[in-house]
Amino acid sequence: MLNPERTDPAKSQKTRIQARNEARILDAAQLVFAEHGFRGATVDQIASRAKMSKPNVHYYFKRKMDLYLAVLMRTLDIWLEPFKEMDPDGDPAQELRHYISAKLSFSRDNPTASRIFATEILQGAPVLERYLGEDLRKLVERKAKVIRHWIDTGRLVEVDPYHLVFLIWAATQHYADFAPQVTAVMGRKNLGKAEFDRIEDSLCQIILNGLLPRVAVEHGPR
Amino acid sequence: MLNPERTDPAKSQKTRIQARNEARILDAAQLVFAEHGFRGATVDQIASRAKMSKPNVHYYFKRKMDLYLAVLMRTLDIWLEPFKEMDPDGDPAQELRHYISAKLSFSRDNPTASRIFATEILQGAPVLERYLGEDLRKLVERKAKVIRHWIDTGRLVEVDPYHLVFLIWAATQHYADFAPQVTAVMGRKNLGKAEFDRIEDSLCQIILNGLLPRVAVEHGPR
DNA sequence: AAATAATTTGACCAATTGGTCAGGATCACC
DNA sequence: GGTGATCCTGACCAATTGGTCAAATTATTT
Repeated sequence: MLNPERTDPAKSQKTRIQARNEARILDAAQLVFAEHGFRGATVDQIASRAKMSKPNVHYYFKRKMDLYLAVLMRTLDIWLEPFKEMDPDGDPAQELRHYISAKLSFSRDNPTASRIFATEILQGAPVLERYLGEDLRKLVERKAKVIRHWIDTGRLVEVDPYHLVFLIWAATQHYADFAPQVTAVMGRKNLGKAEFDRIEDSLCQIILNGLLPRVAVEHGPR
Repeated sequence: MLNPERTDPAKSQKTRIQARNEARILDAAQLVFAEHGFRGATVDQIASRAKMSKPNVHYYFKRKMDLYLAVLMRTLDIWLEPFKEMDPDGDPAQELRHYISAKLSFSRDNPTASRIFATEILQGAPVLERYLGEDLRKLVERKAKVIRHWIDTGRLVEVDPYHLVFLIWAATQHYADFAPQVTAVMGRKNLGKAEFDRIEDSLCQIILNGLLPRVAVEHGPR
């Protein structure tokens, strides 16, 4: 799918310096792309951030797009991780709680990855377009089937599985993507562990409470 | 707060041509800024989109930043509209349903405004920083008090009012901001009226069900 | 219709941007 | 220490970008 071009493709084994410098460049690129998107970011800015010269960055990554693709690829890996973990044989409430928790951890620990993803989508997903319509679509379809099954067996109330998935994505990613707004509105410098716990409680409270059948409460203890 | 500079400030009354052309420029600018953010957008692109020359755009707006500020200002007006409508004396379920509905209409009818806002926040909110921490913060504080009151009088379950507000923002804005992802995953070209109704049903179902006390169901008919 | 005001734009400018290249510096290996 | 490979970068290039300006054109007023 995404094949970023490097300027030294012949070598399969990276040298010590290559490994070190590529990581440095990608870390820097992630921050710059997260803030300005592809068009708004400059290779010079990325180089500065990585404490290198621009030609040095080009020594490792031929074009700006190769940088972007490399960053996007590793972003996608992280973004997908929590989604793959949803177990169809598990208890719905527990699986969903676990998923929400994992997504919030992602937002807390990888805010710039979340923002890269958001920025790519806001740009109309030029690079990820095909991936979204094929790979991710299949993945969501599978999960939607699991949720549909939970609904049909009375373990969750009737709701559109797709919109449940989008709700969880939106709610959890918000704390990374819109962090400047959230912190400003709450009068905070940043959101710490305690606040993320409170967020998790709130989201699970509302979402799970909204999904679990009310009949169950009537017939049994909670 | 935001004072975009125009090149003809002396005139208080706009000519026919000014009114027409400024609107055209701002419509075009909104689209371009929404996609590429401030840094990534070019005045030339905006001019092309408005079917004008670049110097012509500069005749009306002195600098690129003035364009951005003007677009941001009108974006903020639209963004805020639904929030102001939340009536503290109304029924919680109805008020929240109404707010969710209004926010979804915003996402459906003003996707680029939503994206401009998102892009500004993703960039770290350089322009809106002060507004967020002061005006919006006060506004949210007031609404949080209303929600807190609803909770304390037993009309809503215990939940953090701020995170409820963020949940609604996130869930509803998602359909504008992440539209390429949503449509791709659902295998659609776009989301029509019917789908937005389904979204509204799903979100209200989950969120309101999650908020309304379960005791109330036990004691009375629904 | 003529005069005045408003609008439009081709040509231009300095600065910035993605990218190239050759030569020097550093590293790894013998 | 010598040699070859790898890494780094100042200088350079063409294209792009935000912005300016004066002349031509169009619109409005007298």
